[in-house]
Amino acid sequence: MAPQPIYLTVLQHLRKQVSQGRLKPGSRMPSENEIVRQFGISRMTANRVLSLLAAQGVVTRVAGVGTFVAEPRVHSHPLQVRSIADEIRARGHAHECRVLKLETTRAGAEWAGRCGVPAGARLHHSLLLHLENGVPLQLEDRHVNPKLVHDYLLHDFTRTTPHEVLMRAAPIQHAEHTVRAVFPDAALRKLLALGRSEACLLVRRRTWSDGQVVSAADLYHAGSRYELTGQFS
Amino acid sequence: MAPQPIYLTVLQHLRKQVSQGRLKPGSRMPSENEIVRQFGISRMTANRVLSLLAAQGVVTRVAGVGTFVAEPRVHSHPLQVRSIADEIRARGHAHECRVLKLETTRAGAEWAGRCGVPAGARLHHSLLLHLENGVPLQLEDRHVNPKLVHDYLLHDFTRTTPHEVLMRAAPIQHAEHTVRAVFPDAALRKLLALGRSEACLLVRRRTWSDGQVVSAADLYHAGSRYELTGQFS
DNA sequence: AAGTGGTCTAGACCACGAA
DNA sequence: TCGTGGTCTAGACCACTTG
Repeated sequence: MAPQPIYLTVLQHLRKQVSQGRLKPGSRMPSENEIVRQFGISRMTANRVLSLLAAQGVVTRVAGVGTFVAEPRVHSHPLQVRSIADEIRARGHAHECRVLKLETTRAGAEWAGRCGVPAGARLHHSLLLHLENGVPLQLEDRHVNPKLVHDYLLHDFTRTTPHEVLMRAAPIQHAEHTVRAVFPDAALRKLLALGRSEACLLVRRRTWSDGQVVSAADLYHAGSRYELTGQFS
Repeated sequence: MAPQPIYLTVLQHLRKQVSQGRLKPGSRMPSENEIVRQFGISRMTANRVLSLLAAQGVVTRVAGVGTFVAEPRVHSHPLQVRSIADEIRARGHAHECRVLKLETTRAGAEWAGRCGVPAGARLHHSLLLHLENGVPLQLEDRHVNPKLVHDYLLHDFTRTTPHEVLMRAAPIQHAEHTVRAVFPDAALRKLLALGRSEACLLVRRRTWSDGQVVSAADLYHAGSRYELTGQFS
């Protein structure tokens, strides 16, 4: 079934207890020795689980006292998880989506790493081009973990957005973004209708649900037509 | 002296090797067994050291192959007002700053608008190049409102950072960022030592204190060596 | 005194990649 | 085949806090 390390199994089990509210902030986590007895593992492995949870900010550990569920962290969201379609419609412009690819693939090394699945595992893959008033704005290259969203490919993405589909299937609890400037290759330049001297803004987004990566996406934007903004006080 | 755990001693030793450039990006780290022999510790402890370095992004581990020094890549939070020097030093790398320009100018239309002063008003102007371990990372083109920070130009920016100067003079209460990808011109390409097919990540930042714009800055980064990251839950 | 987390050891088996 | 990292065990000693 799931040939995964013991410590991961235990870790996900405890994470779920916390995320589902059965273990509330400030309450006591099972101690290392309790985990040893409960799961029949060695103390080193139990220690690994709790130390990892501490490193992830899920729990707080106090030597001589115990391990406790951390208070939910205050988050100022630098980059909101918002679909490009919403942004376009919020501007009162017309959004259009062209489906370039829709398939199930085997994960190569890179996408396997980003999606947290073994190389060779199946991944749903969609390649969508979003247009604002008929002008290409974003190329969305997305991989989705089929174990979490099995029917991902069955949707009509000209009418709904991946964002909506994912939110229904697996509520996003955590997101990670990295933003970089890249030099477009010929194919990308053509798809996004880029000028000769135009760079490309790449937003890489990963979203998690219950500690597992739901989806990883590369969002390419025309440098001259798209920018991220943020306020902070 | 310093009764600290063995793994910390070894970890700091290896970190220093990396930050001082004796172990360069892409080069091979000592394997777990080599560390075992070199420091006379158990393999579990050696594994802990390298795993921690991997979690910190200092190295990359590949099962069956080895452990390698990670490519330097600065991670930063888009909305956080943090000086590039702090980011570099937080990674344990050497920060160096070259002062390219330091002057008082008359505000043109663009900078006047961004700084909220009438066109033709005086503005302090600095052009600084920040280097990480000797490699250009950020070109900082900054204008400062002299009414709020009159002595801005009198500082030695090879020893202190504009961020520190501004924070002392006028505590930042609000910030605005916009992020975009731009195509570098020849001058910028030379200053940042950009490759032929390398884009540029431009962060435009404005900071306010008491409702007035303190400073407006254009921060240009090498696309291959800099990225913004953000997390939120 | 009992329980907690922090650290460390000396083994072990495995999958993987390179030679 | 050999070295690599990934994982796991069954002990151990310590400093610390709580009762």
